[in-house]
Formats: sequence, structure tokens, C-alpha cells
Amino acid sequence: MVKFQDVQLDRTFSALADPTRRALLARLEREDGLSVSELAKPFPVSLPAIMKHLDVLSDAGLLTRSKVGRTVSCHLNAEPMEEAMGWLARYQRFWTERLDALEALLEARRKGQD
Amino acid sequence: MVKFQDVQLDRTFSALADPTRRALLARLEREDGLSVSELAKPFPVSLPAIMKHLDVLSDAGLLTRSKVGRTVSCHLNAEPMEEAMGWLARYQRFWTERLDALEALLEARRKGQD
DNA sequence: CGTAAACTTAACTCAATGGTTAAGTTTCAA
DNA sequence: TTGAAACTTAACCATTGAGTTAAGTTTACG
Repeated sequence: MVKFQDVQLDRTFSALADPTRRALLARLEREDGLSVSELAKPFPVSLPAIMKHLDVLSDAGLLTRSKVGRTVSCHLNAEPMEEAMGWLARYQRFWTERLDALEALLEARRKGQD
Repeated sequence: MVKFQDVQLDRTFSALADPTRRALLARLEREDGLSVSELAKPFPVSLPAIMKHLDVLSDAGLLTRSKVGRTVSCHLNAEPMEEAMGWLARYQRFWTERLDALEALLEARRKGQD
């Protein structure tokens, strides 16, 4: 095997690529344990459409569900995001360097004005 | 309009959801300014397939291209990743809290053993 | 000038996504 | 026990995505 394909990272990024799914996660970040229908309510799409989004989020490991009676509670699991952050962090220098340069410039100016 | 849809974030995450595209970016992170064919060489797919990936990366603003003669140099632009990091950062507490808890536990144990 | 290198475009295929409506299933409650 | 609430499943549809091969364009060079 030449190349290890990081399927988990694929699934995480692709789950996050949809605005509806990001909104669902954002909702759970503020208020965990909402039911499927409560989660679905704000969106202008059908319940089965939301179900599919929840399936995608579950497959990516970003969501767990627990059934009590006839209602299903949804729980955020942010852990897979850690790897995504880790991947992105490698590129952080490309914008922090820029900020550092700006800060250095501003610092130099400030000193010049003393 | 009820909801602002962040098209840039959609494009960034969906560009990053493909392992070939992530590999292309990783390559440019180490060695900027590679030509299209140099970039394509390591991959087991046709040149037009790579072209399409480069188009996706360009549309997401993650790549710029500059032509000199008949060769096209590719340049990484990591800036759009900043927003993606920002979005993810909101969830960072879910794993750093866990780590903090673990560290606290280990610290407590260490003290107990003194 | 003619050919080859380095892309680029076009046309096509196939599978996956994101949505729909309609028809289940299970559980609660009057 | 009957009906409604809260999902779930199935079947379908249109669009997009990732790949292909084949043909076209532009630039360099002997």
C-alpha cells in the first residue's frame, strides 16, 4: 500500500461541507440532546431530508442518537473535528505569519512615534 | 432571508473533503510553485482529472495559478482555511475539556503518589 | 517548419447527494 | 382501543462529482 487514505478526514470534511449540517451541529453545540423533530423544525426541508443529514453526521461520528420512548435525542460528538483541526493547523503559519508581520510593522511604528 | 449561507465555508470544506485535493495542498505547503504536470505526476489518475481538482481548489480560493510560457505554476493560498479553523475552534472545548479533565486526574494521581 | 511538451476543452459515463412524497412502525394518551 | 405523534423506510428524481478518452491549443526547440 503506497498511500494511506484518511477516510475519517474525508467523512468529517464532507459532513461539514453542508450548511444545513453545520447548522444542526451549531444548534447542538448550544443545546445538546434535542430530538429529531425539534432539530428539524427551523429548516425549510422535509423531515426525511433532515434524517439523511443526521445519518451523514452519524457516519462521520459527529452525532450519536439515543431513543427514549418514541423520541430520539441527538448528541454532539465533536471529537472527529480534532483531526480536522490538526490537519488545518499545519497551514496556520500562512495566516499567522501574515498577522505576525503586521504586528511587527505596527510595533515598529509605535516605537518610531515614541 | 432567514439564514445567511456561508458559501465560502461550503466550498472550503468540500474542497478539503477529497484526499487527492488534500494531498495536492500538502505538496504545495512543502514546495510552492510546482507546475500542473509536476503536481499530477505522483497520482494514479489522468491529467484532466487533476485539472478538475485544481479547478475546485481555485474556486475555493485555496490555489492560484500563474502561467509562464507553456507551464503553469500553482501557488497555495491558505487564507480560506482560516475561516474553517475559526468554525471548528468553537468546538475545541469539547476535546480540550476532556484533555483538561484527564490532565487533572493524572496530576491528582501524581500528587497522591508523592 | 514541424514536432513534441504542457496544458486545456469537450463529451461521455457512473455513482453519490440532496431533495421529494408516500407508506410504514412504534409509542403515548385520551 | 383508537388516533395521533415521532420517527423510519422506500422509491423515485435531478444535479453534481470524479473519473475517463479523445481532440484542440499554445509555446518551445532543433
